[in-house]
Amino acid sequence: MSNKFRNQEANAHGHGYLPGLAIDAVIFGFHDNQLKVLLLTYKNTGLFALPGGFVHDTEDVNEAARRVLFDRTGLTNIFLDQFYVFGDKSRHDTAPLKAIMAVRGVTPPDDHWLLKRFVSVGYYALVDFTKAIPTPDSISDSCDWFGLDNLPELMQDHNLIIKKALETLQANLDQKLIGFNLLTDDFTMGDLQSLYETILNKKLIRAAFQRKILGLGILERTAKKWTGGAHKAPYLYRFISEK
Amino acid sequence: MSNKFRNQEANAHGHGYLPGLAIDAVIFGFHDNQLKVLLLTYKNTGLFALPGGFVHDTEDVNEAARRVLFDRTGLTNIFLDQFYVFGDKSRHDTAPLKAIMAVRGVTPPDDHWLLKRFVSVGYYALVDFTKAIPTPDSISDSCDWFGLDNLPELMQDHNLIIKKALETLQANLDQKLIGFNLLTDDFTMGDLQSLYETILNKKLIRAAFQRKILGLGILERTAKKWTGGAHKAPYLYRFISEK
DNA sequence: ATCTTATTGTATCATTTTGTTACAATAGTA
DNA sequence: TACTATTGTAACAAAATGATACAATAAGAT
Repeated sequence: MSNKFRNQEANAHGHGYLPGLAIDAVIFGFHDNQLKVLLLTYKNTGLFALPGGFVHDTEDVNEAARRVLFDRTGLTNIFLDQFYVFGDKSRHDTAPLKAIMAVRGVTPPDDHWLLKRFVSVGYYALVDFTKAIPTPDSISDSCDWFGLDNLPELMQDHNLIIKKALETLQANLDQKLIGFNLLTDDFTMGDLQSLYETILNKKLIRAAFQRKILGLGILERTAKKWTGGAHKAPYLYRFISEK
Repeated sequence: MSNKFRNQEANAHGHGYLPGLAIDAVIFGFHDNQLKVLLLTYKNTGLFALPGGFVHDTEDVNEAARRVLFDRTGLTNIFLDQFYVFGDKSRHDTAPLKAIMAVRGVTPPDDHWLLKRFVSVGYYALVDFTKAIPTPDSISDSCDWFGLDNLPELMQDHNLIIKKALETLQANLDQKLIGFNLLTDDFTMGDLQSLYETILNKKLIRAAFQRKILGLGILERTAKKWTGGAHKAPYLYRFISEK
C-alpha cells in the first residue's frame, strides 16, 4: 500500500475493496537516454512510493491496474502486464503509512484496515514519456519521474519491486517486442538502439541491430528527420502492429 | 477455491487466512511420453479441480504454495514458480463449491467466507512423476494424474489456468533450463528430447538437440543404460546444478 | 561552391550457431 | 556370424550474428 487510499473517507473500513490486496505499478518511461519510473512523494515525511491502489469489488484486478495507470498518467491503451506477486509476511510494515497519516493529522487505530497485511500484485507499464501527464493522488504531494540509477529509498519493498520489474522487462524485451511502447510514435533507429542498450545495459552492434530489427518486418519507414546535425539525416520509423 | 478448505471446522469464518486470496497449483509430471497434471476429484459431483489452498496469516504466499505442493505430493525442494494472478470478477462462481458441500450434507449460508470472491495466485511446479505421491485433501475423494490432452472439464477457470501454465512452461523451457525437474535423476538423451518435444509440441532434430544440450555443460554422464533393445545402449545423464 | 566532419544505411566478409546427412559403434535377435 | 535398430558424433550446408568498410549526405567551415 502507499498512495492507495483515495476515497478513504468514503471507505473508512475498506468497504468496497478486495481486502488485503493491493496493486503496485512500475511505470517506465524513457527520456534523455535514461529509463525512468513514476514515483509519488509525501511531503514532510521524506517518503517515496510506487503508484498503486486497491481493487474495487466490482472490477477485475487487471482493470484496477489500468485504472491506477490512467489516474497517474492520463493514458489508456498502454502496455501493462503483471510480473510478480509480492506476498511475504515481512512486507507488513505500518510505520510509513502511519507517518503519512500523522502528517495529515490523522492517528489511525491499530486495527485500521490500511494497517493490515497486504499482498501486492506487481504490474509494469511502458509509456511514452512525452504523452504521460504525471498526476499525484489525493494524499501524495507530487508525482514525478525518477531516473532508474538515481532512485531514492522507497517505502516498504518498493525498491525490490522496481528491481524485479526491470529484470522482467530485460527478459521480455526481445521476446515480446515491447520496447517501442517507450518511444514516441516515430523514432530513429538510433533512438531504438539507445533504448535497447539502456534497458539491457550493454552495447549493441549498430549494423547487426539495424539488420535484425528491420528484418522483423514490424517497422515502416515514414520520413527523414533533420536533426540539425552535420551529417546524413536518419529515417524515422513507426511500429506497425498488424500486417 | 476448490479443495482449499482444510481445517474449515477450525476456521469456520476463514479466520487465520488472508481473506479473498487463494493459491492454485498446476503440478506437472511426465510419464509415458505425456505431460500430466495433478487433479483432485469430488465424488458424486463430477467435479475436478486443481490442488490449491489458502494463505495463513503467518506465512508468505510462496510458502503457502510450497505447503500445498508438499501436501499433495509429499515433495520438497521442487521447482515452483508463480506465473499469473487470476483476478477477474467473472471467476466468482459459487455453484461448484455449493455442490461439493451439499454432497457432504452442508448447506452454507450465502455469506459463507468460501463463497466470497477470491483472487487466485497461479503457481506451476515440475515434479518427478516417480517420486510424487498424489494425496487427496480432506474434502476431495482422490488425487490423480491426468494427461494434458485428456483433461476433464474442470471447475471454475481451472482449464484456463492450466493452459496459461503450459504456455509459461513452454516459454521458459529453454531460458531457465527447468525441464530436468520433470525427469528422474538419471535419464537418457532420448528421454530428454521426448520431454522437450512433448512440451514444445514439435519435433526436434536429434543431432542438433544433443549437441546443444551437451554444449551447455550442465550434464554429467553417469553410466550406460541397457534397455533390452536390440541396439547400442544409451548413456545416462544427470543434471549438475553448480560447477 | 567546395571541403570537412559526423552519422546513417547497407554491403561484405568472418565467425558462430543451427539444420541436415551420414556413418561408425553396439546391444540385442535371428 | 549376420542383421537390425538406436546411439553418439563427425562432417558439411545453411542461417544467424559479429565485425569492418564504405558510399551517401546534412550541415558548418573555408
